[in-house]
Amino acid sequence: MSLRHALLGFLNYGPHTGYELKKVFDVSVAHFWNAELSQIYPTLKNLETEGLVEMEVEVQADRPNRKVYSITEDGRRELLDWLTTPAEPDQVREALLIKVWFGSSVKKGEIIPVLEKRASELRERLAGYAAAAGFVREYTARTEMQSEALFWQLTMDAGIKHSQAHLEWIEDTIKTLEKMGESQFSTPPESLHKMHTKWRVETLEKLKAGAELAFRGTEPTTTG
Amino acid sequence: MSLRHALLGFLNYGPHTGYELKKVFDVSVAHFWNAELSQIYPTLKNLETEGLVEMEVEVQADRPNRKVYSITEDGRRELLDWLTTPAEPDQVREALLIKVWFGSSVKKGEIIPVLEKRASELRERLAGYAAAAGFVREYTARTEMQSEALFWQLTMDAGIKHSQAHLEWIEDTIKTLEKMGESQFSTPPESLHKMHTKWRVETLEKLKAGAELAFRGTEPTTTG
DNA sequence: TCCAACATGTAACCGGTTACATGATTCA
DNA sequence: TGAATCATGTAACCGGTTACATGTTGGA
Repeated sequence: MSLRHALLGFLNYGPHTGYELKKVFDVSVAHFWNAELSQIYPTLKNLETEGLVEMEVEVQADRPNRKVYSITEDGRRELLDWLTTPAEPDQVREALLIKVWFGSSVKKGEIIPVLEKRASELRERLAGYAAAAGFVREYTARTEMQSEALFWQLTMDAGIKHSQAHLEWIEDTIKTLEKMGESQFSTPPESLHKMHTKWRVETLEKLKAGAELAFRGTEPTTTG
Repeated sequence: MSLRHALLGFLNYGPHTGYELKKVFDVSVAHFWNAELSQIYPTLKNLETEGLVEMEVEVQADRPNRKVYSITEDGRRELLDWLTTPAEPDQVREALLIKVWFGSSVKKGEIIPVLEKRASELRERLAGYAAAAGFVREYTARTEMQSEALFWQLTMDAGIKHSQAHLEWIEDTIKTLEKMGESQFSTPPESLHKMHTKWRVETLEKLKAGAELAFRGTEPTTTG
């Protein structure tokens, strides 16, 4: 649960209400960590009962009162502690790869549009990053906020690099699939069954060692 | 929920028990889609009540009976339908990026070990991929299973490319941080507060348009 | 007139993980 | 002797999303 710590992080900049924090999330870290109001409100309440933040009510007429949260010394300690502790690798869950994995179960032409759809989404996203990056660069050049903006830039770079790599993979994959003959595809179920049985018994067994190194190797190294 | 469809995908190769399916997951798609037995069993039961799979009990002495599941025609239709429908972009959640985002809240030296830890994990992972890829190539060359293995190879390529991009970003980031002067760091809370207030009001407002394009642009295009 | 913004929340659900329960067999 | 494999499950929890509830103000 990093939402707690993300909230502490923003409150370390200064006091905010839950509503404000949602907006801050949306224009800053939303590309790698979304947060809903319905989750922010109870989380702030929890942080308060734990003594990591303090709340002050600002009475308002004709509107619900604002509940302004500030970080406490305990909260600041907790935040700095968390920030300097290595993060557990957040595990991947990519439905697209499942579709590719079972690509041999459908006709050749049918998996490519799925990839092309994702490719066009990624191109849009990269264009958006480019626009946002322009703003950041422009602003940083004219203010004394280089440090803050640098870290912002760094997380955007991560998003860009990730999107680019993903896009390249999709483009390569489409090319590979297009080069392939139609022959191996739409194998009738019975033969697929036989193939798989053999595949399972022979290949999977042999691959276990390599796979374990690749897929499990980093898991035990995780840290809170 | 792609677990349903992943299970259908493997059952389309041939009948399996839940226990077997877990093992198949572990040596094949675990690098991008983990599955626990405690989730597989009830999911299979659900698929059965929906008529997408059928179950046959194999009585065993001294062991719990094996429940062997097979895909039905309805299940096969559902699978092929899902496979050829574009995937919703599974949204990113990277705790490491939160730590980097708030990197200006800690002393310069303190965020680098966090990055280095992740870097070494990624190098391990890449070594594992290399080993597994070797096995796949070797085996594919000697069997008639090129098609199946190709799709396997493709998902591994995705993992490799992703890991490489992530690693490169980390290495670049470490270099950038090391090049920076100590000056901007450990800004005392009060000044940070002022900085952030200004930053929030001016920068965040201006960035909104760009950010929205980048971070929200692809969301409405999602499809189940 | 209608929608967005302000401002707070609760409740139901959902996919997934961790822990718990049972118990024989085989191999080191 | 003790761990791993075979084989099935349940229950509690957890982080997060979606839907629901309320009500004003100000601008297009």
